[in-house]
Amino acid sequence: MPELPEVETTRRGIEPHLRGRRIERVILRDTRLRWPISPEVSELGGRRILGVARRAKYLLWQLDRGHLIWHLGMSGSMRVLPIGAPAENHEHVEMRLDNGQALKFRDPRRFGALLYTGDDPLQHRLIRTLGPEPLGDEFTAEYLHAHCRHRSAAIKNVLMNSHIVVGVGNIYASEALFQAGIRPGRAARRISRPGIARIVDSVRDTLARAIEHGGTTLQDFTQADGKPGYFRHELQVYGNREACRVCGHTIKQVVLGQRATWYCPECQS
DNA sequence: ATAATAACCTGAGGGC
DNA sequence: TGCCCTCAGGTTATTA
Repeated sequence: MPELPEVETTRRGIEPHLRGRRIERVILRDTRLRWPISPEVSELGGRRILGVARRAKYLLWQLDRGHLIWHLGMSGSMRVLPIGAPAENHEHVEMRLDNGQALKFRDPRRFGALLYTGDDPLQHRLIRTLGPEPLGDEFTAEYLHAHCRHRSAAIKNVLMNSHIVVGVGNIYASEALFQAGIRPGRAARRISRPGIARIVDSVRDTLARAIEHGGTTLQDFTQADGKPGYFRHELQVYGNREACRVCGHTIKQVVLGQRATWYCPECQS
């Protein structure tokens, strides 16, 4: 579910409720996530939350001592609700705060993760090797061109490779390539320099617009206040079984890297 | 090094 | 109604 816009939407939603608050108690209802939640997480009562940052699709909680590293996986979401609100199904983690509110993590498929580290979270083995942020200065046409030049892989798979650029998942890869006018199955090394530049612009623009709309809700995702993300209405090709909104041609669906992929055979080459 | 594939897990929806 | 199948926003580990 959550790609960069959904994770950033979550960050913006929870951060004002968490910053400066003390954790009173941690309730672990199910520790069986992607990796088991370590027992030390249940002993974080008393720590203060100094801030919530994002790197790629990870949320990084800075505590007064140590850091939490969260990943929402495919179906994870976070909400802030008053202490005492009944636990929903698949609500695996609850963090009770010192202001009567609680942060609740729900993740039906349990592909998410919650890790604690006493060290710099950016040096964690899962994070250290990641590529640049797509909305940052490092992600330029020059950079992407260098990583595409010798690759035979489909450009969509390159965009979804977190060691090249982070945050682009299955929805926004299809959407950005539609906006760039490039077919998702094109070999990365066959794309012209101007095409690469259009892709960089489109990735940035698509992600930025999705953040403005609070992300995309297909099924599970909710913002911290329970509302869905509204970018679903802006999607051009993802999940579109009908006509291209630009030219009217029928949208094609193919499978690339084990993932459903959509494109317009008229608008994209 | 790069590329392709299986694996992790639950729920929703379609066909019969 | 119920059973069986396929598919879903991510990522890692393993294999060619």
